[in-house]
Amino acid sequence: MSISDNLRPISVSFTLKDHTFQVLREAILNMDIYAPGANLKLDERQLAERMAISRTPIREALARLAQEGLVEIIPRRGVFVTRKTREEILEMVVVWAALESMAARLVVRNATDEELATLRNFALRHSSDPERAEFKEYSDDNIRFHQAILEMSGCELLRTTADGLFLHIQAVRRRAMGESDRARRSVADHMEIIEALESRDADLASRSVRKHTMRLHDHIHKTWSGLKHAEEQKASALEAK
Amino acid sequence: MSISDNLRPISVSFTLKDHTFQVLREAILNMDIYAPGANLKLDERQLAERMAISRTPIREALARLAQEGLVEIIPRRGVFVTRKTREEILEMVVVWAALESMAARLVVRNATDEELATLRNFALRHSSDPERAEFKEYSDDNIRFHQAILEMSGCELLRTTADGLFLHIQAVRRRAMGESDRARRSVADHMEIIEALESRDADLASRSVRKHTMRLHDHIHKTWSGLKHAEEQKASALEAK
DNA sequence: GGTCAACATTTTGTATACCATACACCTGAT
DNA sequence: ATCAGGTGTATGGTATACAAAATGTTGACC
Repeated sequence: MSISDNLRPISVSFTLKDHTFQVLREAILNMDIYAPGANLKLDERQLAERMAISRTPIREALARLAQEGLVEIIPRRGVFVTRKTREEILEMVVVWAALESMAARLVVRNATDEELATLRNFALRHSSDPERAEFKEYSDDNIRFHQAILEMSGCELLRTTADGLFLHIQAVRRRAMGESDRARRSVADHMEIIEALESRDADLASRSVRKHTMRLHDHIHKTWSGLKHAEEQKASALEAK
Repeated sequence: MSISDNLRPISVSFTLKDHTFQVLREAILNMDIYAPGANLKLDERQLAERMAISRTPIREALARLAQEGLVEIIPRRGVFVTRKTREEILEMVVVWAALESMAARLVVRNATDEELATLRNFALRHSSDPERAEFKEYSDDNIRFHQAILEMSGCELLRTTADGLFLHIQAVRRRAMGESDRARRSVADHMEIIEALESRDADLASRSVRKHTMRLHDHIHKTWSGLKHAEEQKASALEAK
């Protein structure tokens, strides 16, 4: 056995560009972009230095992130993680509702009883005690619940399309969870969705999902008047440099 | 009045990268990517030469196009315009149905009677003589009809999300239009959709739109068994080099 | 003391040079 | 003649050099 047997190529097709894209995406996902003093400016040279590569793959990765809507490239100014305005968040919730309610239809048609059972377990885990204030844990499961529906639809494109909204929806759901009576309401909604799915009634399932998500929409619409609008954001983003 | 008053500067933020992105996007949109012998390979150097710029902005534009799904970058091989497989097309139709049926709900809520009237005019233009074989013209109006619904929803994100699918859906709709009894069926569907919108019944409108689009889905599912699958596509794309 | 302008610095946009790889073609051996 | 191996070439990936623009700073003048 020669030593070269262990020199298996890292991976047939590995490019710094793709790697950088994933790393940056992950990094942005893990930072709380809605925290007040968050550093939204991404410095190319700094990133390049820290990852010990040149600016070129960084820039190509940033171009992709920009297309995905995660960052905004302002010519001659730099790239900034985009904070969504209240209106944009509302639109994202609408699109999410569209995607997930369609997913629910497909789940009714395609999912096995076993899959539905795992979904039920998700929800049951918290239904016994919806009052408990383990918001962090619950909201994680809550998000996973919705992702599971997208996945069980079997339509890959529904899932990937929703993925683009995911980062922001996740932040929004976490934030909304603690407000008013939403946690309890959410648990009830989830049970209703599961029952609709189990009854194999596409219209009912679709409607349950849509109503659930649109409740989030209405909640945001009513209570989050404080979110910054586009102009203010731009201003504060620049000053934060 | 000095001469400098007319020297308003071209545009404050103009980058070759963005310009290239738009030009390439437009170019890909205008070529019939499903034509049998289409040239799917994009040569960076050739593009750079022809546009008289360097490869850097080309590559950043290509990275964005790849993220949008219009092209596929195979490391060390090149970039190719992506032809969708039958399964991917079916998924796109599903997502389209999800988006447009949600848009219909919003149209019911938000659109003015005048807007609905213009939509009706679109459809009436062809309802008198659905047999006529002016497929090209009709299918253009057909596509515009659906775009109009997305636009009238007032939800920008619904529209832009659908835009990503648009190129392929458009090609598919054109192709399907001539098959079986779809043209007549389409005209009838459109009238039904308009009436549902005018009745301001969100559920009805949503269902009409969804059923209309899903009919396209079923049609493709049943009749387009001939479309290439992923492996064949890759093979033919490479040989076309 | 404040304001504006010129200069320095920082940072992005673009071009180009270089490197690595995939593939084709050529050569030689069986 | 055919196939294996090697070598050359074309092409994409990465690094770096350079240009242009925006911002920060300093200093002079009001």
